[in-house]
Amino acid sequence: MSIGLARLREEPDRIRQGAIDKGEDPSVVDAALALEGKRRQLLGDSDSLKAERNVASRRIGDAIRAGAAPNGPEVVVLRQASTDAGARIETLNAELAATEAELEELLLRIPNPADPDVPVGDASANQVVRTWGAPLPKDQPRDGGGTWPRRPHWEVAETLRMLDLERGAKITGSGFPVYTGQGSRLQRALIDFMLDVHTAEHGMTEIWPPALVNAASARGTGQIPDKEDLMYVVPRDGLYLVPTAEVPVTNFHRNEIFETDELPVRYVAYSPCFRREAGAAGKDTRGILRVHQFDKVEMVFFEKPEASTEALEWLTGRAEVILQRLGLAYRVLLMATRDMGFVQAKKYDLEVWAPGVERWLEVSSCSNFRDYQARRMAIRYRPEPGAKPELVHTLNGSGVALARTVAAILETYQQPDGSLLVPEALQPYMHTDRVAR
RNA sequence: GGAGAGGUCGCCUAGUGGCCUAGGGCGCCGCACUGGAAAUGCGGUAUGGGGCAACCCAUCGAGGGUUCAAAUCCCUCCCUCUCCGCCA
Repeated sequence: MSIGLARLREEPDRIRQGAIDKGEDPSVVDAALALEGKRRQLLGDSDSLKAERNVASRRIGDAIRAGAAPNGPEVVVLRQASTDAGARIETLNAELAATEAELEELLLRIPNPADPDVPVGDASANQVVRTWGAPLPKDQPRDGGGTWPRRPHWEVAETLRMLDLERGAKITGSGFPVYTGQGSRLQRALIDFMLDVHTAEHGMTEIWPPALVNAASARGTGQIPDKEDLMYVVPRDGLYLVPTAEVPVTNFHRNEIFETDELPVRYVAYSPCFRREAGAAGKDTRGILRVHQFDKVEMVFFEKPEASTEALEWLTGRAEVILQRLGLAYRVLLMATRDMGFVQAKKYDLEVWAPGVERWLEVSSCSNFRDYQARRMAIRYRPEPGAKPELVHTLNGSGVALARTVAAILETYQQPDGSLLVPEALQPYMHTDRVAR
C-alpha cells in the first residue's frame, strides 16, 4: 500500500486530480474507494464472528474446568456453535483476502500526488529554477589566436589511459567500464571528497551498505514489482543487485519507530549501482554516459512531516555544493508532474554541462516522497513522547553520481595539449594538480 | 557446509493445549509521601485494524497445518548464538 486508506477516504478529490496530473488513470481511485468500503464491511462481520467463537471456546474451557465431561451435552452444544462460527469466518476470510488483494493491487496503481507548486505537464513543462557557472563552448579560444575543439570524454580518457571500455566489454560486457591508473584514482578521489563534504560539513552520517538486497527490501522502495526489469537479479539466492544506495539505506529503518528527538536522520552512502537499462539500447552508446555499473554517493533523509518541504531544498543545495566545489556548470530543473515519476511528490534534477558532447547530463535527482515510501516500509516516529506513531517523510538525492560527473570533469578540465587539470577540490585526494600522458 | 541451542510486550525473563484476558523484574511516565530528592507505595506503559463510544479483532521471528480452543503440538522458511569445517 502506498496511498493511505485514511487519506483515500478523506480527500479522494485531491488524489484523483493527482493521478490525472501525472497522466495516470483516475478511475482507479473510485474503484479503490468502493473496495475499501467492502473491505471494512467484511472485516467488521468477520471480527464479530471471531468474538463469538472466542466466547464459545472460553466457555468450553470454563465448563471443563468446572467438571463438565469433555463430551457431555453442554460441551457438545458449545463446540457446535464454535465450529459453525469458524466455518462462516472461513467463508468471509476468503472473500476478505480476495478483496484486500484486489484493493492492494489498485492502491499500487494510484500515484503519489505532486506538491501544489509542481508544474503540471510533461517534460516540456519542466522549469529551470537556476543555473550556476557558465557552460563552456565546444570551440575554445586558443592563447595565440584561433580555437581548439574540446574532445568528448572518452577520447580524453583514452589518451590519458584513464578508461578502458573495450576491456570492460571483454571481461564483463558492454556498459561495464574499467577505470585504470589515474582514472581509478579519480573514482576514489571523488567518492572520498563527496563523503568528506557531506559528513564533515553537512553533518550526515555515513553508511556503507550491502550491494545486494533481499526481496522485501526491493519491494520496500518499489523496485519490485514495478521496476524489476531494471535490476540485475540473483534468482538462486533471491537477491537483487542494488540500482542505488537508496534501496538498502532507506530499508535500514524499515518497520521501525523513531523517538521524538531522533529526527531528522540524515545518511550519506557510497555504493556501486547496477542497472540493466533494458529498453535503452542504442542510446548514449559511446563513453560512460549510460552504463550498467556506476558509482554514486547518495543522500537519504528521514524527516518530520512539517520539515520535509524545507529539507528537500537543503538536500538539493548539498548536492549543488559538490558541483560548485568541482567547478562544473550546472542547472537545476524542477520536474513537471508527468516527468517526475510515480512515487515522488516533488523532484529536482541537477544537470551538469559537458562541453565535449555539448549536453546537459543528469548527475543528481533529489526527491521528496512525503509519506508514500514510508507507508510501504512502515517507518514511523512519535510526534510527542508517548504519542501514537505517525509516518515519517523520506527524501533522497544523489550527491552525486560519478560516471557522468567524471565525463563532465574530463570535458571541462581538458587542456589543448591533451592533459587534464585536476579540479582544485580534488587535488588533495589525487595528490597532483594535473594528469598527463 | 555439518552438529547443537535459541528467537515471548523498549531490555531481561516466566510460560509443555483452556486459571495466558501473556505473569514477574528492569527501564520509562503519572500520582502519593518529601523542603527537594532518594527509597517506598499505587497506577500506567506495544503495534495495526474496526467502532460515535463502551469495546471488539489480529499479532509471542515469518508463513502454513491440527483443534471448539495454539506462545505451547506438527510442517516449511528466516534469523541469532556455540562448536566443527572452509576461507579473504
